[in-house]
Amino acid sequence: MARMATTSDVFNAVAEPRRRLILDLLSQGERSVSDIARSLGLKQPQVSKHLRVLRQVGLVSVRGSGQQRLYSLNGEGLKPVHDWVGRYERFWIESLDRLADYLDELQRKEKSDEHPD
Amino acid sequence: MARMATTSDVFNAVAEPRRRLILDLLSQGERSVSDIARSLGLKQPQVSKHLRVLRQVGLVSVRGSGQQRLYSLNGEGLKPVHDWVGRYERFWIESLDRLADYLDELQRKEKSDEHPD
DNA sequence: TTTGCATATGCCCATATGGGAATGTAGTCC
DNA sequence: GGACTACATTCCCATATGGGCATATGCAAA
Repeated sequence: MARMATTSDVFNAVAEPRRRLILDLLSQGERSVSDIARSLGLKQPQVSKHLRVLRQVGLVSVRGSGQQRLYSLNGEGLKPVHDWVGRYERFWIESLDRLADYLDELQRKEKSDEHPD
Repeated sequence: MARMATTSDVFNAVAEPRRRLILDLLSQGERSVSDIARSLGLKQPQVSKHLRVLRQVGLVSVRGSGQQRLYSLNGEGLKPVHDWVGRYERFWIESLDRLADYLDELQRKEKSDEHPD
């Protein structure tokens, strides 16, 4: 076997820095391919390829508009990453106020786990 | 150029599922290589290789203890991932009132991580 | 249809992978 | 010293990559 495909899951798709930049850009709103290419200083084919990967893992959606294709972010797709890395928050949360917030949220989570109504 | 090295940054290191499992295991405390291999059902050389990658990006530390090598988690190394993905929280959390709904959906979505084209 | 712009795709290639198996190395105990 | 255990490393290989570049496709206007 070789390395896992970048289209296998969100973690792999997001491991590529340019794809993260594309997502960052799209978080500001819909963009065309050439827009993205210009903004990030990338060649159009590369952008199309990256967008393809992002599409395949469900991180972006496309919408045709004339001869352009407008890509938009599908932010919820990043939730698995957020959920996983969130379990490690305790390793860098130190300030007391932020810790309070953290504990508060933790408590809510536990409560809604016990009483899922 | 080819794909970016898994040792290039934390994002790439964490893209590999088994490495995430190793980190999850280490979040419970120090473990020896053979402990990890047994717990995850992996061969010892593979575990050593994965640990090497995790070491190179600073996610784990080693400590010699007799003829064993005890690996421990360096959780702060995951902060860049958390910080980046945290900027997308708004896409799945609308309000704190919906936190319960959010948690429910989170658990349901654990299964459907793949998104075909 | 023809022309032209916007995207997508195909091809080539250097590179890195992760698994298996074998081997090397280090530390312990006799 | 030798035997044994715990890890690390090396070699081989099938596979996927991402960039450059050329080209196909899609869509619209003349």
